[in-house]
Amino acid sequence: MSLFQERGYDRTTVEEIAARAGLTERTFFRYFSDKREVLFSGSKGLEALMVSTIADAPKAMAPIDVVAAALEATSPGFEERRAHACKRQPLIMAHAELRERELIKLASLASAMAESLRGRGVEKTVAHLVAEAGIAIFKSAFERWIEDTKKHELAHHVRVALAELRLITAGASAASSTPPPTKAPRRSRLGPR
Amino acid sequence: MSLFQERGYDRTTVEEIAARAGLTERTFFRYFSDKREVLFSGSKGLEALMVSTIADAPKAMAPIDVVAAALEATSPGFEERRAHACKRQPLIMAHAELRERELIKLASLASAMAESLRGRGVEKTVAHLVAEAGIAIFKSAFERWIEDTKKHELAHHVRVALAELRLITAGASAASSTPPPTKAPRRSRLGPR
DNA sequence: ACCTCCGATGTCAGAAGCTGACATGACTCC
DNA sequence: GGAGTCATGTCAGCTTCTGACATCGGAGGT
Repeated sequence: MSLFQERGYDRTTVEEIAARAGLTERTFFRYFSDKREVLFSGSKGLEALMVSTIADAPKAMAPIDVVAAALEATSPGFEERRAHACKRQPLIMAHAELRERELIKLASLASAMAESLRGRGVEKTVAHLVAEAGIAIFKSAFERWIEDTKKHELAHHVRVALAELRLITAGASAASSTPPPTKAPRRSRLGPR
Repeated sequence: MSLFQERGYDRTTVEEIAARAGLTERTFFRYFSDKREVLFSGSKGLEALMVSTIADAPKAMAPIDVVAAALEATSPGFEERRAHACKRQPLIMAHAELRERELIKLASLASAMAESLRGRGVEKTVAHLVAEAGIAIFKSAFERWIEDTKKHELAHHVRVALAELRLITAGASAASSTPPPTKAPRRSRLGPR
């Protein structure tokens, strides 16, 4: 991370990273399959946490709420590493190859969540759709968390994003003119001006 | 594509691709920034079509329906190239680097759609969330379209996936016990067994 | 104390992806 | 006919990543 911040991601060679760690380039590649992977080692733990949170959720809970709970469960972990996340994020956003890696990690997360949902008896296509919706919520929430000067927890932003998604999809064919949800996000204007 | 099917993606070098086209490796890289990019040249046109469909949608239409309409608008184009898509898809699924590229193309699509929605006056966070939801719908629909032995159009699967998403998010806090949507997908079991 | 095995690391050579600099050749426009 | 432009070729070189083999040091058995 320090090297990346000194010289930028693409002006840092794997050899330099390895040297800074007192190792050889070859050894680096034994620990990380990729140069990119060095920035994503935490994703396995995240996935495990979310999968087990889903598996352990109350039986009666609706799938979308189960996924939201799993997202909220990651909140403390992110809170601990807010400083690190704030350094990491601009780096990733600035480099397409890193964004690609991030996206495939999220896709893998979605698959794992879908699988865990299926273990609860959720039908396959539904499970995948719910998981993808969860990722959409996560992206939205995470972005706001990073930029949040008021330092609300990630979990808060997850709740806001879920409420927003519910408003968005609460269209004509599913439910008509129902009262707005409790704790709706402040900005709730959905249509054209 | 023929080379990839003969020898597999990673056993095909850029030099070979260029030679098959009667060109040089260097020239290949002048047309495609990447080896991967050669499989994704169509994505720009797709993006343009969806953006303009969104921009031209009726003013009163809800954002989620606008996005769904944009997805449906791509249906004829995919229908024309079903054969090509069926060769391309397993190739992409089998190679992580290609999946990554596909995901970033979808993310770019989402950004473009969000931007186009903002042009209609949709609030920023909502626009992004709707666009991401649209991508989730697209992924679900596309997967089913590829595997669909009955050869329904992509547009049909888009409608099914949207209906499914509406059922999924129609939870306690947004709408309670509303009648099911018309044309609901056959499998509508959402909760645990 | 000694040996053996194993895991972590180093060394080396090399393939493939990708880039910058410059050359060539054809075609257009004056 | 000359100048400029555009597509392509040529070449050298860097970086990422891999396979094969060597080395070293520690753990455990005798």
